[in-house]
Amino acid sequence: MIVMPPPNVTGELHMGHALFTTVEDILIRYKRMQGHPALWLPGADHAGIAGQWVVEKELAREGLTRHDLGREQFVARVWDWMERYQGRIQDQLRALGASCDWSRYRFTMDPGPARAVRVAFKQLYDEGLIYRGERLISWCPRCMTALSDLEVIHKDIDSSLWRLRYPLADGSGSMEVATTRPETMLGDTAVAVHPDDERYSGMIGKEIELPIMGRRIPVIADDSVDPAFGSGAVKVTPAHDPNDFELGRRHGLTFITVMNQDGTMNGEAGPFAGQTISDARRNVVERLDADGALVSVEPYRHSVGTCERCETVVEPLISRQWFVSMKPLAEPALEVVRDGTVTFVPERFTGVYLNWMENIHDWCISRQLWWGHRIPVWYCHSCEKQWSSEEETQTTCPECRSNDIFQDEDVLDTWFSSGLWPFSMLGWPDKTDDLERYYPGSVLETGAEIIFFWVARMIFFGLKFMGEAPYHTVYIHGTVRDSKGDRMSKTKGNVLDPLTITSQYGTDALRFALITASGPGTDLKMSIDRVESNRNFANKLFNATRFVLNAIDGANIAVDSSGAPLQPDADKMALADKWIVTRLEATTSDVTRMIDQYQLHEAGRQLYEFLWSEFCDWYIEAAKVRLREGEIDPAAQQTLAYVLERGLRLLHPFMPFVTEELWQQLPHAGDALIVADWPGELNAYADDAARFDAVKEAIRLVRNVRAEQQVEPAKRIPAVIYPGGLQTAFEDSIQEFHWLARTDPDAVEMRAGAPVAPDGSVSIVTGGASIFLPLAGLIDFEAERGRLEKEIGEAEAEIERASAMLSNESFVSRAPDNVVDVQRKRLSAGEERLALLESRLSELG
RNA sequence: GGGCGCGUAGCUCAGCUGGUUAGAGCGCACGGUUCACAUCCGUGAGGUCACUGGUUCGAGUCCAGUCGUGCCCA
Repeated sequence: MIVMPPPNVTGELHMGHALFTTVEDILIRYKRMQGHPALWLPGADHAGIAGQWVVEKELAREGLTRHDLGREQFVARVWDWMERYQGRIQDQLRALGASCDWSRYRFTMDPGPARAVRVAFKQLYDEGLIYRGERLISWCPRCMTALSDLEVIHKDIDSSLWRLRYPLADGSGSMEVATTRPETMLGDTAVAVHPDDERYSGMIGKEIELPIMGRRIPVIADDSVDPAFGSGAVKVTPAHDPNDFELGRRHGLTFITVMNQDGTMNGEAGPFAGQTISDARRNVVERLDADGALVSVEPYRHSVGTCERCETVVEPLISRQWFVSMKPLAEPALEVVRDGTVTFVPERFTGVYLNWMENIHDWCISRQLWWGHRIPVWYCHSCEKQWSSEEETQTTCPECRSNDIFQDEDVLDTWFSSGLWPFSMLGWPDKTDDLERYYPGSVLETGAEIIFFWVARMIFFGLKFMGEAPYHTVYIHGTVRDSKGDRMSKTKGNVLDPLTITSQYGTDALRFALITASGPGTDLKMSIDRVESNRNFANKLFNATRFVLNAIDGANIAVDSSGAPLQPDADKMALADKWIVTRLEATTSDVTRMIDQYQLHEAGRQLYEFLWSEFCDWYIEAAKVRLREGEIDPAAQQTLAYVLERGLRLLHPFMPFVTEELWQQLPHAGDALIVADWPGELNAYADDAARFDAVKEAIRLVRNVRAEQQVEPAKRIPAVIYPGGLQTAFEDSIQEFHWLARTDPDAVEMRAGAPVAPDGSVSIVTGGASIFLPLAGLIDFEAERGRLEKEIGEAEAEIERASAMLSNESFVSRAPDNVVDVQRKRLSAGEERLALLESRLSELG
């Protein structure tokens, strides 16, 4: 069972979606073909902040804000929008070939998942794992909501470092502090130095008279201060900086908030009240300068937190929010990964997960939004009771029966519901059959950036509410980039739209391009060229199938009891048949192993090689000699049908559309390829395959000579063959040899004994065989001599390498026998080859 | 500052458990109306596997360091 990471309904599908769809679809189709109960659950996510924002933007064009509509109307409006877009996302996923179970499609805001959120919340609330508290949180002044740590994106910006002079209240001197946020000095309640910093040892405990505000604040000592930064003394603004917040708590400092939630200064900012942060910054600096408190300003680059959604600079603000207490949840979530119950592919992401989970902070889950799951907590005006309920609405206070109650205004972080997704989708909290049957699932496939947002939360919620992690494997895919390696983005205009590409090149071409582009966890550069070459592969399959259908037309193809083509009997098979069947066997086991190891890219590449370079380029061409009118060999027809049918089955998870269509036209078992059996073991003929490989090599060398000597491609040429140890190989596939090397059957002689070159012939030496092509009048003796000398050089180098290894005592004694054996064979083959080549050279005179 | 990748042919990338002469696609050169396919076929050129050292009988592959580059976290 695979749960699809639900696409955000506000978005359009992009290449990232195309990639995850392809990966998940390959895995699910593969398992389905193997006969497992394979369930792939699709859904869509309501995307709290983003969802609210798109509708607010739409309203803005009408000159309205959400407040003009009111909460109820606004939410209704968002629902309209969501319903319009959900259908579109589904259509797009279908176009990418996603074979998920659409009947189980869910939206995170549907009643079922929404109830799951309330049940989970109430349980955590009742156990004290959810609490409400005043903390310093990240606040987006534009979205007007709290954000979790994860929703804050740190960016380096060029700014300034202001050095300020704070006078000691007793007039005994001053201290210099450096800051990147001078406007926050209005809220300073201390100056801190390192306790061991001798420069300031006499000042600890004294007071500073804060410029502008005139407030007296203490000089304190704390280990967290870095004596090497600036002057070694720092201003402390506990209400506006995370470090200062902790410092303030440790030292019992006053917390003075000087900003409003909308990013303006408040009454605590004295003369600057009402100004925006940037205005206040400028004015504060001006005033400090006028007062002689500004020491210097220097350019400074530093990291600033911004809102993930709207890129506004976020403000650390003290605010009353809901939090999930993480330590108790994180512990088991660490354990299942440490003990291997849950593994990451590639493995290195394990460390990323563990590192984050080990350093986790409590999770701020309340958002000051209208779109999302409303926090299921109610308050009573009469008795001040506060409680959580699984019900959607409450009318009376359970304590005093008063009706004067109200629900918390805030909604939950979207990722709270996402964390419940692997089981809320299956009907939790009800004990449904689906839940019983499919939980826990198998694989979660997603991008690295989602490890924290989603994976971590699904794991700890899964353990908390189901007692088991939601899957055993987390597969991480890379980022799809453009051909230059840049991230695709609308603003850059380098986006390749998957749907445009599929309509131009076909879905299968896009899928194959994506999956073979790189391995798990590795970013990939996508270009139209890549898609195009994979489109050509699909086209090749069409043509190969057309050929095979034509070749087996009218033939009686033998099938097994289920209807799938059989391998011909071994005694009827030609050498070439045994070769391709052996290659099919190797490909089948390699591809199966590769998919089991999540090496989908390598599995795809091997199928491409097998089907194109081996089946099409060699087997089909070789088979043609046995398909001629009047001399048709049924074993060739049988092998063609058999290998292609199985090859299409292996390729099906990768290229579902093309393979299904072609497979339907071949003899096959079952109604549809999508539910056909995954190919298992078959007979292989390793020795025969090796003999055919030797003939292939001879053919290649003849073609090579023909090309070099510029023999007309269609011209049949004579040859004299001394097959040596390859006698049966040549005898068994002489027809194929003639056909593929374009030799003239009536002018080819097979001779035994020591090779003697006919006059005026070009010599080919391969695998102990010698082949002479008498090209009288055509050959250039000087060139031929040069060619032979070059080959002799190669043979000598080969012998040199092999004998060097074999004369190494420790190689022979320590390397495995089969490896040593390979070298022995190499040596003797090289010596044989050298002898043959040298006698050819001496014959040339 | 901490962590994790990547660096292999002109370009984009494979290379699984260390084992013959390191592969593919695109591009390039030459040739091609062989009755599946020019979205194709045949042949070929092109590599100091970033660098240095180590482990090993043997290193693109394992280890350490250096350089370059990218990402994540703080």
